Amino acid sequence: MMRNKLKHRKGKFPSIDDVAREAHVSIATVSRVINNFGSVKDANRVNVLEAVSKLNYKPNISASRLASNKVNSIGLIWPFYDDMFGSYFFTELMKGVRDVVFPEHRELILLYPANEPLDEFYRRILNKTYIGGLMLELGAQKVNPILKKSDIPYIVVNARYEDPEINCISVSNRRGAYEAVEYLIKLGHKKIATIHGSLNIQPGIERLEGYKAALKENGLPIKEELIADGNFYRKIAYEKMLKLLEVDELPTAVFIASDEMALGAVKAIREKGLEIPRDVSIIGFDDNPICTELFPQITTVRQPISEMGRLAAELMIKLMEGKEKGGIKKSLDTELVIRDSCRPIS
Amino acid sequence: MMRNKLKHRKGKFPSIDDVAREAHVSIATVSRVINNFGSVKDANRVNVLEAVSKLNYKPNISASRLASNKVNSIGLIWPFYDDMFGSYFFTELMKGVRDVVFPEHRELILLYPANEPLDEFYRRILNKTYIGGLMLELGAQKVNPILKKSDIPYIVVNARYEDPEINCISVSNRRGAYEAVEYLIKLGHKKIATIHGSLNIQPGIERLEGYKAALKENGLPIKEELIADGNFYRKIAYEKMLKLLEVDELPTAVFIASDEMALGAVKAIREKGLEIPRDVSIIGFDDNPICTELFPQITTVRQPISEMGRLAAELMIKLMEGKEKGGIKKSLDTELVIRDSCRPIS
DNA sequence: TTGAAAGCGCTACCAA
DNA sequence: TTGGTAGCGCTTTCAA
Repeated sequence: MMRNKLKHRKGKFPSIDDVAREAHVSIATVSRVINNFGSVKDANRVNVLEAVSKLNYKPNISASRLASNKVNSIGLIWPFYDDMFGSYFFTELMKGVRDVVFPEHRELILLYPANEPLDEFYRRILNKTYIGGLMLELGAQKVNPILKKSDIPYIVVNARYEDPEINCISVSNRRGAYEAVEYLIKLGHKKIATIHGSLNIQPGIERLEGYKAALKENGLPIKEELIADGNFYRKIAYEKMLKLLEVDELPTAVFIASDEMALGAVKAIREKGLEIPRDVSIIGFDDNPICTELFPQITTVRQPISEMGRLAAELMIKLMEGKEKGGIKKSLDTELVIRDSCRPIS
Repeated sequence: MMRNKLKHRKGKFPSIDDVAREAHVSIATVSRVINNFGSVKDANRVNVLEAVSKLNYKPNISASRLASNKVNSIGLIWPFYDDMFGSYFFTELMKGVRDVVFPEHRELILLYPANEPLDEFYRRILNKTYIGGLMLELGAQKVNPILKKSDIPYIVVNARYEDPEINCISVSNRRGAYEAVEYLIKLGHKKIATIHGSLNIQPGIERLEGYKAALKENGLPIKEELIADGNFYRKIAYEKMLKLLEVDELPTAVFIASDEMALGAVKAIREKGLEIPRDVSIIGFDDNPICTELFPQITTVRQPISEMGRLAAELMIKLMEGKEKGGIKKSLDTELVIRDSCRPIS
């Protein structure tokens, strides 16, 4: 621990004693009024409130926390994505979180490992006694065992874990993918390829499952040569799309597991001199704003990102308050957004 | 204030007394060791450290803050941009902040007005006694007078204010624009249009100034019909670009005050059946990753975003520590990134 | 170099 | 419905 701290503007703020004196009551009564807890005669309440406003009194949260051993801050482990899409995803997610956390005057404390082993990081933050719960977006990471063992409630966003202990909230990736592919099938497509996402994480796995299930249940064969191994990022999708366009019989449609990959695919398709949707229909996933900026606008599967953030925050608070027990597994519905990148095949 | 708090895992953590007992010293000595302040015999220091690790002791920050009246948390007012570019900008900015704040084990506390007047918001957060300083990204907002009057140090990022009291850090928008336009001039362009950003904020104003200065100092006329009024967003740039392409004598080059607007402009140019850079050279600003994804790749002016975040955080900490006085005005250099969207004119 | 002890501002118990 | 008061866990004098 270091010394680089600032002396606080000492004596500047009135304390609970000042308010009590001003209102001619005890500090206990002031505390009751401030916390809106316990019974106080109306006249006294008014006096206290007046004194509070006259003195511009604000409670000292450190003192309150120390005395009460209560917490209401939410820790947030921020993933710091490198790409625009990830940044956008996280900002959208945070909007949902914001809308439930800030009106309650709860605090969001940003947490991030600082050149330290993850175990140490978790040990450190879990010991911050004023953090009542943790929200995490882990990407492909597992839930750290130290966190799992702790008695702090936490919820993992945008992931699905089988482990019944882990609270998590995600979107219906499997169904979203299923519906997208089914849409292509209904348009008459028979040779439908896919570029799937990273299979290290649930969304990647589930979107591929959805693709396969849609084909299967509609009596279409699952062909390995039509399944390209992606990782959610543009570059690889570009390369894989080029390969998909080298097979003997071209696919007439491609389900691409992220809009970012769709961008790469579009590039590849154009370089091959083909046109969307005339030669190839494509369909993405995420509904990133970029979809509407391309020619043609990309049909995609919308995820309710900020809704997921909102729900996660609500559940987090309920967990902290003990109004909700663990083992939460939520899945939010996706929605197919039809634009101009798919065409019917006769 | 509400009651929705959680009883803390009471008694779970060892306190400074436990450590003192274990190490056979007083709590004062433990405190000295923990804070690495004051003199302690080596033998005792070792004992204390061993006790700390044996008991897995972590100091209670609330108690520490209450006793010391010291703070080391940094409040952060997050703009929550709506678009991908803004999200990306902010994430990049935060990477710089992260790299200096977290290794010091300082905390970043997210702040945001909750359906409340801004004055009330600032009054509320400025009274949080554990927040030692504030970093803000204000967009087009002014610095709130309540914040200005407070004695909490703060720094505004990505903006430049004349007011000598306001600490701020920004990039050399004027010079960046100047260099971009000068580059076009050197390529032989004479009819250079611009789509400028919002003139409500400094970057908008300065990039326009840079454009004009470059023309002027190179003996080129400043023509109003070549100056289009933008707002940094795509849509308006699309519309303005269409108009710019309707004048009698087409501009051969356009300096566009943001890459996001460049996207809109590209769309407009293509719709008119023109090609970049054959018919029109364009140059953007920001160096958003999308620049390299377009055909052709867009020449642009790179801003050192995360560098700005890093510097802002460093200055913030120095301000909090009293190692730096107020009145900070920093400007970071931009850099012209030449790609494929400009061509020489003979 | 050390320890004792007086707070920091608040909560929550208990008695009135 | 109230007030008195004992802590909460730590820092920081002050004296030894």
